[in-house]
Amino acid sequence: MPSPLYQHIYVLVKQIPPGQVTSYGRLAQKVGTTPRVVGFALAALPENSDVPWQRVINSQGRISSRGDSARSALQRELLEAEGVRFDLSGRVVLAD
DNA sequence: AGATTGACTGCAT
DNA sequence: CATGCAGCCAATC
Repeated sequence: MPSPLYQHIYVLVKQIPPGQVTSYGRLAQKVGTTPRVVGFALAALPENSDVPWQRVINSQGRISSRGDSARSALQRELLEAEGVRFDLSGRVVLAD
């Protein structure tokens, strides 16, 4: 059982509606922590979790996976499948 | 208990 | 656009 903070982060991520994305910084502000902690929390997530981690990207609208190309590729596919648009630079179009 | 690291961010160079 | 640095909080060793 992860700490309440992690649970908090996961809950908020689950709240993100399909086709919408948010940034680590925004989540961090919501749960009252820093972007690094959010990233760490998502990194600790199992693949078969019920948390849509793919909807969380960095402030640049860029997919981050710390070098894990498999993760980033999967993330992009999942997002495109949800209707998330990417510009020519491969950046996600943040609606808000 | 101290040092290191990490899916970040913002500003400076 | 690429690098570097500081600030930030929690997990791990």
